[in-house]
Amino acid sequence: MGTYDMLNNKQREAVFKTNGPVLILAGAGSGKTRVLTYRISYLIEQEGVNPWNILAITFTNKAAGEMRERVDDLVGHGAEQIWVSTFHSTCVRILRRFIDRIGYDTNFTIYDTDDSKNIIKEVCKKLSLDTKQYKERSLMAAISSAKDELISPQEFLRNAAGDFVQEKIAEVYQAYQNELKRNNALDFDDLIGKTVELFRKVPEVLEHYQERFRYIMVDEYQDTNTAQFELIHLLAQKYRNLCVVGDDDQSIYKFRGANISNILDFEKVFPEACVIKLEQNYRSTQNILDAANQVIRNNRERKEKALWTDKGQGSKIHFRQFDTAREEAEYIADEIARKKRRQEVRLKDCAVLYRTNAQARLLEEYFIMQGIPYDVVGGVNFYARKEIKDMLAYLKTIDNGQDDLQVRRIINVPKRGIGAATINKVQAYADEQEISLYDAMRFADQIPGLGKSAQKLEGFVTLIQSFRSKLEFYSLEKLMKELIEMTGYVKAMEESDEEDVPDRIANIDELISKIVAFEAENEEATLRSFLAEVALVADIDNVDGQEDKVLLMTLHSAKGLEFSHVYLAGLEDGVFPSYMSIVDEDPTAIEEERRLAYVGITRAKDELTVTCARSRMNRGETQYNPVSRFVREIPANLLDTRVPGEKRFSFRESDSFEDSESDYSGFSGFSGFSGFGTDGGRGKKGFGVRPGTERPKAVKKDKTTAQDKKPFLVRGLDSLNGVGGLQKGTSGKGRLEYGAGDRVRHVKFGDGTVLAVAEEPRDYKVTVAFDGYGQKIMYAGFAKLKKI
DNA sequence: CGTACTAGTCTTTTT
DNA sequence: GACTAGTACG
Repeated sequence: MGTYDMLNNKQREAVFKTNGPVLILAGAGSGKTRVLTYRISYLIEQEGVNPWNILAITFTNKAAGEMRERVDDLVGHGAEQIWVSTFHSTCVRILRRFIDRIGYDTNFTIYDTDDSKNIIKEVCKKLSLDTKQYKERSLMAAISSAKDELISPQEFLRNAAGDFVQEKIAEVYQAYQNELKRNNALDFDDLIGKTVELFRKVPEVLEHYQERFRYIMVDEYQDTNTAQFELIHLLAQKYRNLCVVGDDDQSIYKFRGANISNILDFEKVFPEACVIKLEQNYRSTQNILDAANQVIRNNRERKEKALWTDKGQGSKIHFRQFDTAREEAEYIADEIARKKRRQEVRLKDCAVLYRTNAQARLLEEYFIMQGIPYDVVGGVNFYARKEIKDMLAYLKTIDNGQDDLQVRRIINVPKRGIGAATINKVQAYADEQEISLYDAMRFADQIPGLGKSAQKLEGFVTLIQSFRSKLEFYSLEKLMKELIEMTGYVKAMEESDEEDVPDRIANIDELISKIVAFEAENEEATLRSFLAEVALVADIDNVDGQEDKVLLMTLHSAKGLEFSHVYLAGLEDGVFPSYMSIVDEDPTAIEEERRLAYVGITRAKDELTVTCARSRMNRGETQYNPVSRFVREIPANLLDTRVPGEKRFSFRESDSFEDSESDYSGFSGFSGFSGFGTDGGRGKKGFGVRPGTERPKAVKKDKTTAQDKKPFLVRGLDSLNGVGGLQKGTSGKGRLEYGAGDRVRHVKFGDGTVLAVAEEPRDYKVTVAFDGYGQKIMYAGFAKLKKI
């Protein structure tokens, strides 16, 4: 069959090796998705494998969707029978069917991080733990990593071996687990853990799935944790047709329990494994690959490999350093706008990647100023937003009244005059009767001491009950719309004087459209299936890449994606690599960051621009950071530090890359900065000063050559007046004091005439012809235009 | 019971 | 700087 001619030798080997365990070490851009899809099609078409017997596990829903699409194109029929999904959705499907075998109800709800945190809080209160000493955050982290390692509360307690703090954590863990069970809920980690438990405790269920999944494929294998590994291991045990694809250099989820030894030691667990390396890269230019290779070779914990391409050298990697993060953002926005004007790029070919979500803010400001359409991936997950969680809490309560947490969330939202005192009385009654909070409310008239509140509770119960009865003959869309109507949720929001009401209403509208889309895509769209799907949606899943917009996202979100033009922002020691990783005594912390750098660099197909700032505002304080060690690891001959003919040139002589070495030695000379120099801070602990904090004078130099600029501290203040307050700016869509034809003043662009004002859901879009700067489209909330 | 203000924490990344 | 939890007050 000619189809397979499109593959290179190694890829073909990986496709044709269908029996027994296979480890495919697939470098970035080496066509691993292609290999997986062809492998599936080969199994079906050439080896006559029943599509029903194939399981493909991916990392995100987006990846799963793409894989299914590509398999659909390759395989004539039966493709819909293949089970392609994420670890979490796979487990949900299994548990919905069989979890009753281990004592849970099959209509369990799924808790997100926010829900879990609330439970932890409750538990701490019950155990009267001091949350100053035992931070909810670290308790959650401890419990989560225990679950990642399949450690039960009992085992945790045993391991504590008398350590008081550990024993306390074990106690919290146990209580947390009890509470989840009482609410008939599972958290993210439980989805995996309970499936493993089910397989271990109920052999016939395991057997059933072993028989079904005779061919198993796992994508992004380097990111699996111990529990996920065990799950796969159990499933594959019988037929041993397990094919895992991954790249140890792209393992970036250690904080989430990913165990890199799963990939490094695959051959120990499966001695008969066949190992195939894919090293030809089809994505990037040689310069980009060389840079990536040179950076990653500084890691010790890895399998040796070297990517190559026949794509040609390409341009050098552009490196720019700025005085402030603000100038960095401005540069990136200007640069993309410039390329767009010259028609050198489509916006959707550009992405800006950064280490932390907070960095998106400044970039957004300047993209808006330039009128460049963009999307920010991530930040607060859509389904984690307050108003969305409220709506979902209603839906969950209608679906399943067992979940006290959801009931508590909405009982007084919008305000019904039901306060803490009332809830406590109901809770006491519920505890006494051993029923759920909601069920207790149904018998409000029997609860002593409620007084007038009993009526209010009745109203709430009637509301929920009426929706329950409508459930079977209402569409989800109708249910949702009527819910908003009957609860008066949006109405109450509109009447409140909160600031971001238009945004939040837009989010609720968005939720309705998601429900509509869900019903369109699924024939049997039930409330329960909707809630289950929604719990496992990642931000990246909603990126379709069709719209012509620049994408802004964290390096983590960018894994698996590629763009012609990539901007890596904030390449500073203390930002990237993160401060945390630098001070960590474990040297592999930096290695994880380096892998992240590797992921970032290898996202670029043609042009890569790396930027950093000398000073940056971080949680209210200005930091002064040196250039990232990762930039220094890129050989100088691959970098260009200035572009001929570039209009704005903001580099001081001393900042050209060759000279910057002296900057580093200067840095490591300061007592406060030891550990940030070339020695990488090996094992040094306890220097209390964060990178650059409180030491502006030491870093700032007098040689300012760019005469169009004020010293950056002053400039920072100026800019605050101009475009500060991003959040508030977008949210409060008040009345405008100007309209078309009016003269206005802008902090940066000076005076101009308003040409048009267009109303948008969040804000007003204003077109202004500036006297000096030409025509600009901007959002009123940000632009802060003054009528003159 | 609801509100308005204050103090403390936080960020590194997310299914 | 921004968000949140906790508190004091009406």
